[in-house]
Amino acid sequence: MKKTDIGAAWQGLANCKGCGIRDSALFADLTESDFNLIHLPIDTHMVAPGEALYHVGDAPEALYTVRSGLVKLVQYLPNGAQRIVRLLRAGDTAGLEAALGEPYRHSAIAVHPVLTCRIPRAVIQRLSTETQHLHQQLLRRWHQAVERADAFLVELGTGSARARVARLFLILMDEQDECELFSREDVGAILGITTETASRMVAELKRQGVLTELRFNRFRCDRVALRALAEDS
Amino acid sequence: MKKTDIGAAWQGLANCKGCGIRDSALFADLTESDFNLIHLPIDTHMVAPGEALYHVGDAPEALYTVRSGLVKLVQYLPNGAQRIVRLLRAGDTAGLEAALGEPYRHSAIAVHPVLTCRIPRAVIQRLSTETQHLHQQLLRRWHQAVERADAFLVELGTGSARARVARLFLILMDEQDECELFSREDVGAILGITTETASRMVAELKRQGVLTELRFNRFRCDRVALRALAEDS
DNA sequence: CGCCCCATTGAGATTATTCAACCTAGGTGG
DNA sequence: CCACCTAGGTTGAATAATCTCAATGGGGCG
Repeated sequence: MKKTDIGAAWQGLANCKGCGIRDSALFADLTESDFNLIHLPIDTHMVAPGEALYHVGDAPEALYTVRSGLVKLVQYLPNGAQRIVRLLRAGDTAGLEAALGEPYRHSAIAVHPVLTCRIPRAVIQRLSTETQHLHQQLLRRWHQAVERADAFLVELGTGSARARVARLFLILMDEQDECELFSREDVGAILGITTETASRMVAELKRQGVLTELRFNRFRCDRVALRALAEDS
Repeated sequence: MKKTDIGAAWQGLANCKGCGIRDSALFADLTESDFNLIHLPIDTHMVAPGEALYHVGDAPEALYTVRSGLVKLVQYLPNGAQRIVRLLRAGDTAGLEAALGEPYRHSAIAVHPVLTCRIPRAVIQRLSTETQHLHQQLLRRWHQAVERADAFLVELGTGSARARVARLFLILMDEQDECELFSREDVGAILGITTETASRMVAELKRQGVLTELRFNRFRCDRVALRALAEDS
């Protein structure tokens, strides 16, 4: 009951104007008057690890701003295996395609406990036609999504398994010296390697002292060593 | 002198309104009056295989509509190797980031002889603020770019080398029974495998009769057999 | 306290890479 | 016109990396 009691708990209406991450979020550029155009509730949800914000093929009725935590975007292969296509963190937007009325292309699943704002499609469409600000933000978000997709392909889909794991840690660290990992299965699904290989590589880095496990799946990382490993072929 | 004589040859101003691929191109939705907003020349270029539309880091002064041929978007790895991140064909747009004033993230290089329209950034920015039509198209193009990127990652970056090659051919065929291939080096750079492995796989498919080489790098393909091979793990 | 999930590890099979050699077609220069 | 030369493609053999299948162990949860 430790995890499920925070599952998809409703947290009440969001206060966008006073939002702590607003400067990095979709609504970053909105003006005072733009906010008056919002006539539908935007509410905040907690999502527990393993639960979904939405699934492939769901009716695209909303998009989501990630306020905290980590979300994976997953696509499924014909044989049923899954491949993780992107990771989203605080300030990122999930389900952008809903703004275009397109079906969701992925399932968006919480990896760590996640706090999100659910923004109904109608709000986006209204704002998108009424204010240039949001339109520009949407373009920028799409641009960002493509950059991330390309980075996943190039950095995490190329080179030896060891190099890929090293690059994944460098991405997860993001300015910090520590980072929170997740299941080896997910590591494999991101890097395009098997769960066992992912496990072996992480374990090896721990033995070499490049990673120090502070507590379960929480690591202190040696950035210099990781960068050296990331160069392998 | 056979190839270079068509290299980047200037072909004169384009007639967008009467363009043969307009219904699938960036200017698809523009109205008669929208066209009057274009005050800068849009011209057509031939680009020979191996030549670039633009390079990473070039000043983002234009974006390009591909009218015919095949273009690869390339990113370079720290070790100098290249990875092909997407393929663009007739109707696709290269260098969308220029519309946002962002630097080019890739080099766009012709694989087969390419005919393009060069659209100056200023034209896009003008149209983009003046007409909703173009704005919507831009959003849709970004959306499409993300879909393609994800498809590359999932379909071409997963499974055995044989399955990846089979999936690449299925993408290249695109409704037809024949397709035009390119160098084994490029095949490798798309699939994240070595040139030799790419060559072996293509040669093997030829021996098995799944592919029939009609002329150099032009193949008749057995779609059913390819689909079966594409399923391997 | 016992079960279950997941990380880890081992050993062997499989696959892909590496390094080299060879071959062919097309272009070059004599 | 022919010999040469180069760039790709193809292939072989040895090596290295990854996958597969299987077993073990620990930690959290019921």
